Amino acid sequence: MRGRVVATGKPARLRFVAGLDAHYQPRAGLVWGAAALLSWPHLELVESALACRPLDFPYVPGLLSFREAPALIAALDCLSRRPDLVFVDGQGIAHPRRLGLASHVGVLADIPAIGVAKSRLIGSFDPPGQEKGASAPLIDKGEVIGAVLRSRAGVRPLFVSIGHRVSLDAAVALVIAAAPRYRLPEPTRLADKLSRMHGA
DNA sequence: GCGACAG
DNA sequence: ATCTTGTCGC
Repeated sequence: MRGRVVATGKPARLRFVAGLDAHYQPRAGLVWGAAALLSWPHLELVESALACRPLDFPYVPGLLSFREAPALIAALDCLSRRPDLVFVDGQGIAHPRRLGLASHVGVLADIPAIGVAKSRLIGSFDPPGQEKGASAPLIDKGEVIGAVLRSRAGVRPLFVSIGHRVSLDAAVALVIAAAPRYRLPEPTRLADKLSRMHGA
């Protein structure tokens, strides 16, 4: 599937974006996928959706898509409107096979996608500056696979990478624009809130 | 052989 | 991802 990832471009028109996040419910053996639909550029929540799938695959670093992608795509399909872009909680091409969760979902759903991970899977980097918007390249095998981005001053950096049909520069700019107030971009933050409000 | 390892 | 308790800081 990695040959189907498009690593350039940006959404032609941006009216609605979505955040996708998953939540594991161990006692039920389920994964819940949450989708939060927001207006752009005002980032107001306009709709949210939840979907669950049975979980039969263990967590293995590098194989996260096999656990989460089905539930995320199901939640995305529940939205009454198809977003112009999705922010996915996980890596895009910053992955050993260049096919992390965000790229997997982007290709399968054929939608522009950005990977926004809270921590590193692979790659080396120098710490970015402390100011908002500071970034440093994430490198693996001599290749730039993403950006380590300080989305807010002084916070732990995010790991931004190309998901599908978005260039890295555009992805970084979009994440900054989507995170005016918190460390996580608003779409991912609201999807995360929605998914854990449910399990607990 | 050992450490590292999205969620 | 999940669990639990305290603690620090804005």
